[in-house]
Amino acid sequence: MRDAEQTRQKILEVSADEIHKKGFTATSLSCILARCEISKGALYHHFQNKMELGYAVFEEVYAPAFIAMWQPPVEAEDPIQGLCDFFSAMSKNMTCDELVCGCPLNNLCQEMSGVDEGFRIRILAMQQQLNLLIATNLLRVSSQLKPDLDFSQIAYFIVSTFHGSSSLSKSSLNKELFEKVVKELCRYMQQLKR
Amino acid sequence: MRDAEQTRQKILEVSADEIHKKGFTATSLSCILARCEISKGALYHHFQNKMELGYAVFEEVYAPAFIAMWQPPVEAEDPIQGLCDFFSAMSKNMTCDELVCGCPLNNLCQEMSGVDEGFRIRILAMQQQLNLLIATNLLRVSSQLKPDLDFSQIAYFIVSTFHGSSSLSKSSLNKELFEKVVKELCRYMQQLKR
DNA sequence: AGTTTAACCGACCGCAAGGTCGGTTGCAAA
DNA sequence: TTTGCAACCGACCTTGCGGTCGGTTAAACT
Repeated sequence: MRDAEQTRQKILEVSADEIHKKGFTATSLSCILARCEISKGALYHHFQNKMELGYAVFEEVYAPAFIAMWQPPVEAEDPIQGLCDFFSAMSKNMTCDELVCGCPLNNLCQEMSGVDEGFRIRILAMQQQLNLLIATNLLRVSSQLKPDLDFSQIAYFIVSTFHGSSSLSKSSLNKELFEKVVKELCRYMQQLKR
Repeated sequence: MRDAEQTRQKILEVSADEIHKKGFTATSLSCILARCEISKGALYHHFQNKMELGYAVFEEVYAPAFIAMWQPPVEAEDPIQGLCDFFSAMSKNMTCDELVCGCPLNNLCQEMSGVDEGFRIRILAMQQQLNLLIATNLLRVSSQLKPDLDFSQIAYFIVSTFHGSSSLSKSSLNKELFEKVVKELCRYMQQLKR
């Protein structure tokens, strides 16, 4: 019962979880191996080195999950309401443990953008993709919004605030600050309407 | 010409710079020793271990600098205009290299809050102090602002957005995204006025 | 059945990290 | 002048990391 693809997926899944919780550098291969119950040889059969594993996790786990997470609220009939509901649901449904881990994209951005070009490029592409997604959907309903708004600017603003608020939560170990910021973010977004 | 205090200060200063650029974990003592031109014995004479050095850097370098940075704009007659000018000046005056390093407080928050309790406590205290500083000064001019605003919530919102925007800049390697977010942040803040 | 090869094993390597400790130096008080 | 001690030195230690590589196993094909 040797299934190469299954092994590979298991490695990606466990690695994604470890990197999310500990960060890329602090994640040790031996820890991944232990959780997957495989040997070092198996891992290095599927991935060239730790970096390539990191890239694969980003491209095959984080990026799809990220898009799958943002797309529905943004593509709702009313994207602003969609985003408000999206953020509010996070406040309510996420446990503190989950919240404190932060967004994988933001975490990697903070940790790896300045250190490794490969990560930087991938993260930047993801940021731009998300920005485009939000901006175009705001443009779609621009008739219901105030005039003279810069949608790309607004999209970056929203994402920045969201990422900043997850960062805030890390030090407080509770949802309170996150909820406060999200609440104000919703208030801001609603103000964009006519 | 042995000056213990001067040695200590030099260590703090160099460490602060290294930690700012590389992060706490990635900062190596040997690198600090080399830049200070001292031996490992000297460092361990002044600090118990790397953690204690980190705490000292936070308390004696980062915290004072942080307050010194935010206090003037916030305590201006018009704190909202003060903050707008403050952010705009950062956009204009900071080089990309500086900007990409991010805010030391936010960096440490991201990296260390979940890993070390000592750091977490100190960072949280700093966040709260800053929040209080901003909130009380908004309260001071509340007569010029719209009614029914939650100043603490707004203060956390502003700081979150600021930190999120420095995070964004790390992947883009230029000021553009930072400027965009800051511009929108100023627009938001001005809207708080009656 | 024999052969080939992808998939996997795990002992081993080099390295750099944080940290230790016995020894040395220079200054100041007695 | 002697003595005491803070300030400093640097060789050495342990630990854990990412990475290598010769060997083994299982399954698919001839």
